[in-house]
Amino acid sequence: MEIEHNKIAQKWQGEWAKANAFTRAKNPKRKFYCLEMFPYTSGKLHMGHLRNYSIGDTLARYKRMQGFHVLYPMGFDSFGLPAENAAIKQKINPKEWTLTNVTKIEEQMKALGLSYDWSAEVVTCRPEYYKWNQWLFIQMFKKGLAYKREAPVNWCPNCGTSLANEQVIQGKCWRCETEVRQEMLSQWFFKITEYTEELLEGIKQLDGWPPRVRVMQENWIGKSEGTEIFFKIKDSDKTLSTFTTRPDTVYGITYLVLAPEHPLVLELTKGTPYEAQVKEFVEKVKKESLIDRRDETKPKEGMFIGKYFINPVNGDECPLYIADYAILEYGTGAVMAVPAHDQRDFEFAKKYKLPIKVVIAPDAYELRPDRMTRAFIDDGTLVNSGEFNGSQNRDAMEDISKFLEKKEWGKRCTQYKLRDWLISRQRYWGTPIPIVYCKKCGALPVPEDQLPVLLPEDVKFTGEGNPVGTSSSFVNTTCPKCGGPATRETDTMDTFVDSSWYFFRYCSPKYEKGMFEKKEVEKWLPVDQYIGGIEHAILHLLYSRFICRVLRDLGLTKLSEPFNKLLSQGLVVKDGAKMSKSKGNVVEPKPIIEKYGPDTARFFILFAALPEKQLDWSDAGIEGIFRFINKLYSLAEKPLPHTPGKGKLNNPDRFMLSRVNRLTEIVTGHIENFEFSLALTEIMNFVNELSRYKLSDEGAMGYCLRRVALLFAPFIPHTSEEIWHRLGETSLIVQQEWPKQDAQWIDARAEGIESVKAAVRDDIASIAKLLNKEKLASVTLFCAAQWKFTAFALLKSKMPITDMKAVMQGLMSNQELKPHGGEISKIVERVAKKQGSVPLATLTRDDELAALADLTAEFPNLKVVLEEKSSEQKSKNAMPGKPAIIVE
RNA sequence: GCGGGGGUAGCAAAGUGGUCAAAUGCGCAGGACUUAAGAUCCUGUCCCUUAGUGGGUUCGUGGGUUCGAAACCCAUCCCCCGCACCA
Repeated sequence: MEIEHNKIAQKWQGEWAKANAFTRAKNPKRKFYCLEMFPYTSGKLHMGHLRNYSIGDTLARYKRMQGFHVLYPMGFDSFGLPAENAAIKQKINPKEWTLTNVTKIEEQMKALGLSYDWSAEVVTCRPEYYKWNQWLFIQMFKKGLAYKREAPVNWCPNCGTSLANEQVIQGKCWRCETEVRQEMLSQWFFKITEYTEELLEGIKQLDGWPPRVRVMQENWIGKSEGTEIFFKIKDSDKTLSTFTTRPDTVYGITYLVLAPEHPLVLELTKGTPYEAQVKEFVEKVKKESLIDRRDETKPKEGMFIGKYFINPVNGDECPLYIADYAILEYGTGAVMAVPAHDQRDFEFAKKYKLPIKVVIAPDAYELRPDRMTRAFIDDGTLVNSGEFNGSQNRDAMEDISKFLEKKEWGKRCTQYKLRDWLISRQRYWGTPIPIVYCKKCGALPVPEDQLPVLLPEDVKFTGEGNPVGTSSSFVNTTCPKCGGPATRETDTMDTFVDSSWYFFRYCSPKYEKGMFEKKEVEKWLPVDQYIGGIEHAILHLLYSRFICRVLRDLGLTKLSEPFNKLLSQGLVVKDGAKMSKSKGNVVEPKPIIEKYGPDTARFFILFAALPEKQLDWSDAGIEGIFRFINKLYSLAEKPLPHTPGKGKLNNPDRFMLSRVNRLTEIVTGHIENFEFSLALTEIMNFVNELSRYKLSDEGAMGYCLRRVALLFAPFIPHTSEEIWHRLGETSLIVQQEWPKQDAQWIDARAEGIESVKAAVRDDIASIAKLLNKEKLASVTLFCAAQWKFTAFALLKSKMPITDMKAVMQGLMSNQELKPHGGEISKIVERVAKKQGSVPLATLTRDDELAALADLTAEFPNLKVVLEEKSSEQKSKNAMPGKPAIIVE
């Protein structure tokens, strides 16, 4: 029978909608907030999205069945450059383009049967959303957390806008991969550095986050503790400050390096013979791209600028250099150079023939500057270091810092890599920054009752400059303070501002009195499980952590960390390579869903790899899953009773009832651990067994299949729902409770008997095969009196006796050891202790006979011969748990 | 260089002290069904050998711990990801 997967899917999607099955509860008791990173509205969903949402939907459905009140919302990150580019290229309004795409994506999500609460939908480009971006901006402005500053910023010439540091990946624009330039511009920043230490400390509490994401954030914040040291410049009243993490090497300074852009450079060289040359060098370095400049393999370049400084600790006079390897943004933009103990300084000193002075001596050999081929960076004993001679350099770090502080030559300080978040974008499709410039009154925030500042519609998209500026009706306004003529800020906000608090908005999506309703947020947040790609490890996740703290300090929430658990889903690849248009290995989800239905697609994507791991897309693999789902349908074609028959169940029935209950525990465990692929494998195995065993009792079959449907329900909801109903149920499976192992059906004896039978049956079958006969004329089971079935059966049911048996075998096989009974019992004891005590179920002799009796029914010519006395040879054969078989 | 994660059969991917020659899916081979193909079902799929069986060699490589190691420890090689002239 042909299964019409998509028709079935649509049918149940309709039923779920009718039953309003996924709307969030008004008053959640056991709440669960399941969140996926909302998509950018490019119009098409790709495999990564499909994976992301399959994981989240499965979890949301599972939690719902477990009785949690689930908030599982979806929205759209809908501001951003692609919309504007489409406008320029295709002459479409960005708004139109975006909203059309929203509709398209919604349709695709609905076709997948994702169980979102659509009533909570958030679309960031709508004024009712971005109004609150503006409101937030104004609050931050008032607190000094949003400010405008002239600074060297990252400029993407292709996107025509500035970028935050986080959005520059290896010197290139995160969106278009164009090389980023440095430009001096006046821009708006969010003062994320106000929260640096807190954001860093907070990472320690995030134990529900993947380690790599935590490490990436730590690295990005880049804390280093060290010492600032001040140097007097000879023949000048200027003082230079440098940052170092190695104060123990301060006696080894032989020169000092300034970043070429350092403000002191031009000042110090002004009117000196070096001026022209220095200017030339500075210009040259400025022209180099950041990528070139940060290339470690490139030889370091620099020059002497004609000045000397005095090392306060020993009075040494040393030359002042500028060099491309010093970077203005890090530390103080000046480096104290200790060539003997720093590799970069060493290379530079060699190139420019600067002296090398050893101040840390290795324990094992003597370090001679003229023979050094590289810097000595290990630990050792201080030499040439005045009063600190002889101390270990590790100790000296602390002592010298204290010494410098006492003398006021330096002070200990902490340095971070994290810079303030540049949020100005010189583009149209974003939230207008709500600032007005008045010649008299300066930069003023738009009064809150005038929000939102709407994006102008009368703009021209020329592809050059910021379109916002082309709307004179927008730009020209009046000063909110003096009423005089004023102009509006034309920059818009980084879209990452939108996405840094959208998950708050979901809790009260239509709230008009604020960003969100405090009461609702208290009910739902923090997000219990967040799921998304690793690409946001720093960007979105760091910004959200920051904004959450800002909201906390504005008194809007009590929360510091918004995301309790985070899952970074792995990449979807094809043939071992990332899907990309240039490689031509892109698989679109849409045709897959049209061909196989949503459940097959979801099943495959959850089955093929653990959520965190890379997933290799396989067209053959999805065929396999499709076959499996069809097989599942073929098992449940007619209504079956939901409980096993009242009469005597035969052993296979009892066995499968026991299996399905054990399976329930196993599957639950796997879901809890996010091992979806393993959960699915286990259910598949069971279904395959179920199709092989012909259960005699319809009730037992009905019970097993219902359980399978329930266990599958979070993964393949449409199929499960259909099967549930085909079996005769009338309620919706999405509203069922998640099943629990029912102890009354656990039957170790039945399991043992089936194991014995399976083993013997296998043997008989293989003998038949070998003899090339369909049925054997006569098979005799030749059994020793002392069977080992017990051990064997338990082997199959994961009892600790397994270990004991193995221990025994291990000991027996060791010829040299020949342990005594005492030793064995010790080991057995140890194993038992480790495993915890589990009651042993044993098969009696009668059980074993029952197993063989079952088999004689299957094989009419089977004879069971019982040997009362076991001889050595025979017990050897019988030893692993199987009786000997004799064929006549 | 630093940090994170890995290396398991033809492929993908489980397994983290003893049911392990190792789940599951794909692929491959054989069989059943069929006029045939497809679909479906069954069986097999490291090597040698056997009627059952037994033996050998395997989980990157080399050592070690253990009665017993794919799993634990040490060393080593390789791969992927992130950061990086960070002073």
